[in-house]
Amino acid sequence: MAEPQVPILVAVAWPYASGSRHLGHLAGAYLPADVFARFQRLAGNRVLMVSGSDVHGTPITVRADAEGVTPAEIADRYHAEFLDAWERLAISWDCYTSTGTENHAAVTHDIFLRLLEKGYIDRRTSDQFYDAEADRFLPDRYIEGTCPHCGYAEARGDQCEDCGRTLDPEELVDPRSKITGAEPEVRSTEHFYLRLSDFEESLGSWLDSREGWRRHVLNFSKGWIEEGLQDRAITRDLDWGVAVPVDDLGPGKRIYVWFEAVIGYLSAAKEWAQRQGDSEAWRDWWEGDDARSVYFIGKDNIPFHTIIWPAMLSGYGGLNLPTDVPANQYLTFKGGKASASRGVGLTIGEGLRLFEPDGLRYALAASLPEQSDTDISVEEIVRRINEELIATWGNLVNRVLSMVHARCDGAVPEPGDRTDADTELVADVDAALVSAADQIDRVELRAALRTAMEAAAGVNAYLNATEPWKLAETDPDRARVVLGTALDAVNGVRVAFTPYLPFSSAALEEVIGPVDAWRRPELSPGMPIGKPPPLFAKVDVEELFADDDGEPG
RNA sequence: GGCGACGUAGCUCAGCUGGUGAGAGCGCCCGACUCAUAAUCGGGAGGUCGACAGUUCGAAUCUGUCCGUCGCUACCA
Repeated sequence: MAEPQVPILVAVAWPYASGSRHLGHLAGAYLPADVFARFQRLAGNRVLMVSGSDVHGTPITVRADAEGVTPAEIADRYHAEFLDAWERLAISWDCYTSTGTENHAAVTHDIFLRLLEKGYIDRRTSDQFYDAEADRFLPDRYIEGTCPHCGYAEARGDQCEDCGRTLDPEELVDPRSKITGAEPEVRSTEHFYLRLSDFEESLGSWLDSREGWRRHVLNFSKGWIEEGLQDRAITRDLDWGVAVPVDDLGPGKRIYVWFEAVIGYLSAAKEWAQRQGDSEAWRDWWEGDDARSVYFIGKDNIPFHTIIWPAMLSGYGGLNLPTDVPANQYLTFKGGKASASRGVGLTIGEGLRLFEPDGLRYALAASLPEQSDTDISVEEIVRRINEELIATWGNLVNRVLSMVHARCDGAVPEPGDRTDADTELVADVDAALVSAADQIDRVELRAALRTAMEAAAGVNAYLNATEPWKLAETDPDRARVVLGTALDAVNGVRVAFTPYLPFSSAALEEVIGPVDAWRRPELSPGMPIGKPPPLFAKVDVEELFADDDGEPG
């Protein structure tokens, strides 16, 4: 477990404001980041959790063109949708912004200019397709043609959606512009390139020295290095994006989205600092030797966070490289990769319509694809909520509070004379908190949640063994001691659930007091305990499947 | 095609720096209990750890080949 007061940057993948995000995104990045951040705060560390909507990039302009609106309208629409989702899920951002801010452009320009000055960025000329009718260069996605592999007539310049193969636009048979339908011509264009190859050696040894990283993350990243790093263009012929801070290239060029999106972590930290009224406050997380930075992303984002962003950071100089990138694998829905565009799985909004937020958070946290792709379904979410969360934890809270209310004069009893078994139960709970802390700190969030559930099951077993409902008739004093012990145990177990279940945890705080650190809080004897309402509502399967078309998702 | 990950009980997964009898949750069966959201607790059945070959005294764990699934393949980010 980390020493107290460590600055921890919780950097979370920037959701792409080109459409609704789905439960795979939630389980891949936002939920694990939130659990980790909530834990670290309780553990006494200084957490800065940042992200924002990525509002640039081709899919947004493609969608805007298709709908006949501006890219900004698309970005605004989904940015608002994301904000609403975060609020309903209680994702505890310190700063959630977007890449559309002036601050972000300024930070991007600072990094760009420094890298340019230090020679890590240079200019090169390349040939690219041009639509003379529309008077603009065409990104690969804006070129359509016949796939040379399968003959599909609507293949895109980057990929054929029919056979799934990756394409180069010049491979297309009968290429045409998606904008005007005109046959594109080849023109030379000048762009800035990031000299990634300059960092091949230093990044290689940096990766070799990483410890505790997930195997697939490390292997994948090293694989990139071994294949040889290629310099990458970081500007595009676009009119939607962050402006290029030098005018050498002339108009119609923008910084390409992948280069500026990762800079968002830094610009969001700076934006947060400005809002705090101390514009230098971000430095603790980015420059401190003791600071940690943990990046929560899906596996498709690995090279950007283990290769490209570290290259940019080390080229810039003086800023901390990622401490860990615990990228998740994919959440699959009945075997298929979740994809909002292909209609596989549930969007976050759909998930929130079907389930209460804590239930959804629990089910996803218990299924996080930490080591391998994990398959989930609506039925599985229901099972997790009803058979695990409610049966073991919700019911435990309810049975203990109900008995304390009924058998202890509706108040927290005095500890009294506890037996060895009594003190052992509470000691086991305290030990579980230590284990869970260690697991969460290592970003083993499924395991930590299991630790919490096992602790809850231990309290259930204690109750079955001691049978306080019988003692209440035969030995009321002993019954009060047992129930006080069980209440103390519940009081400890809830701490382990707090990062995962913010809503029900807050409800429980109303009853037995606040959780303000990663330890079992003191209970105040005499504190009144009313008749408790259930912490969670059971999911009614009949009702769920009776919804609209009978298909829950 | 290349690269990476994965393939372990009915389901979802852990274990994989090689070594006491292969695990967990849920489901299923039996029993206990009835305070509690028909919840809980105990016990049990159930797997030749994808296939084949190899290394080793010993492999789910290492190596090779094959089969299958998923992802990436640098203009999605």
